Amino acid sequence: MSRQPNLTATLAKGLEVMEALADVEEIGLTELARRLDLTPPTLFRILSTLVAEGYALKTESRYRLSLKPWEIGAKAVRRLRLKDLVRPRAERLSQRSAESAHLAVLQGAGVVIIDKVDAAQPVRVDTYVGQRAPVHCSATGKAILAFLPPERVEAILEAPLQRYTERTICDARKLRKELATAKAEGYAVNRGEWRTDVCAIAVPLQDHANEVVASLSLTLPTVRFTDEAIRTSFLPALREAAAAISADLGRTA
Amino acid sequence: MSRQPNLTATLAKGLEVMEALADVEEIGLTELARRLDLTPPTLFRILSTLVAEGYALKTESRYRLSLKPWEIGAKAVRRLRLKDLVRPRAERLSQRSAESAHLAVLQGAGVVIIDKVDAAQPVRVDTYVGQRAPVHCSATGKAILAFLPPERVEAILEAPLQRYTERTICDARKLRKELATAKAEGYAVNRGEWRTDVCAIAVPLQDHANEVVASLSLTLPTVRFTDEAIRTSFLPALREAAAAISADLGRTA
DNA sequence: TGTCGTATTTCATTATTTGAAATACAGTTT
DNA sequence: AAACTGTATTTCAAATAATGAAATACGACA
Repeated sequence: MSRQPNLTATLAKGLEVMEALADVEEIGLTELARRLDLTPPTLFRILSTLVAEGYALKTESRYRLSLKPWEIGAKAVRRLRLKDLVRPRAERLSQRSAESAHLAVLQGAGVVIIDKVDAAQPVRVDTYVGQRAPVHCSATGKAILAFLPPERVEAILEAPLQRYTERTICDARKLRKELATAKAEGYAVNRGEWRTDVCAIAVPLQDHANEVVASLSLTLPTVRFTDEAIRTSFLPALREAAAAISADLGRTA
Repeated sequence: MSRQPNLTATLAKGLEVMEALADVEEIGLTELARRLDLTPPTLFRILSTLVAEGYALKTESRYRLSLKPWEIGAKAVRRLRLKDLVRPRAERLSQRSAESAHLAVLQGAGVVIIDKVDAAQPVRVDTYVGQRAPVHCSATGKAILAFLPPERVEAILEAPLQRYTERTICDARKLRKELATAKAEGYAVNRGEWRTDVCAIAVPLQDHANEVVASLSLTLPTVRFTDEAIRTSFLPALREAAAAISADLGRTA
């Protein structure tokens, strides 16, 4: 049987297994084999290899993911050098606005949170560092898209825009329009487009060459996302933080 | 040629390539092939697969690691649920002591930093979240070992203890003795045993079942690691933080 | 002790990986 | 502009490593 040319099927399978492990606390061989549609011996060899290489842990015939993928990835994150630069500003931002601040970067067809500062409030949105969000219905994603060169935006908008809520913008034309507005205003918002009840507002972070490298956002429950708060609190705080960070990036990079 | 039984060599190779990518900013096919002793076509197929699966990025015939391993690993880290619990205490700890606080867990034959709070001082030790440290010459590692069941300690001490500085304890007998002291005192120290000029002091974090799950440390330049500071500042602050966290863990888990 | 469900091993078959060589491509040099 | 150099990529027959059915080991429970 001929696969797509020049790819190693075995590696792809192993990576899939690793990803599947990430989604469960712990899992047995047979169940995982069923899920991934692999025969037990095949999966057994793959898991054994993952264990031997330190990617998985085995406890009494059950398997779980180790922290090794995270360790490896941390080297890539560290190389971004963004976190250290942003963290103090993000803390101040979160304090000023009383909401959760997120730092996110574009990654493939989505955005990934690489750092966050939780709001000092009991009612807040559940997110985690490392979390992926769709680019077309998150404030962070839209803030980045708005400042990306058109050809890269179009490459991303080629894929169908998945609907998550009734507010998700799934029409590429509409989205392009909104991105233009975001660019003009300097910020993007998300009003329950990904998860109902969750809103966010984000500004882009630009480096020395004026390239968007990330975005900074405040993410909060819809009930607190009032125009008043946006105008008097969120937006000024975000703009100040972004200006300071972008200036730092200009000096650093 | 017969390999060790029941492992998939191709997957192992692919994982090695991924790890190698983590150690460089960006690399070309030929150079990486030389480093890993793979032929260009083989590496080409592996890299193509990694790119296809989103683990690597390709820019003009050069390859780099993506954030995907980190994303996947973040799910495992999140599942530990430690970070959220520890972060506020670690912040206070860092403030009180004016030094950098680290949260680390045992991971294979080493410890990995899963969260940190930088000291509000200009002179501080360069570390990063995701960083691995040897278990036998880090305060975090020793604090964990000291409270682990003997059979697990012995399994770890089987491997030869690598020397990093002239202060590294490479003798298993000596180390066991020090671990006993650490257990009795409730804390472990590292005096330039891994990196000259870097000292640390750590306490274990125990869960409801009194199992060590992680350790909390202060890491600082040797010049500031005085007995006076340890006694009046570091140790009381660490103990208070650890007690609070362990209590939380007891309630949570 | 026996039965069941799962994990692991075996081994002949088969498909996939492999690398030498051919080719394509990009950047320099003549 | 043509030849040269050092990469990246493709091709394809040979070689090897992955495959899965079936046999076996293991562990839990009756």
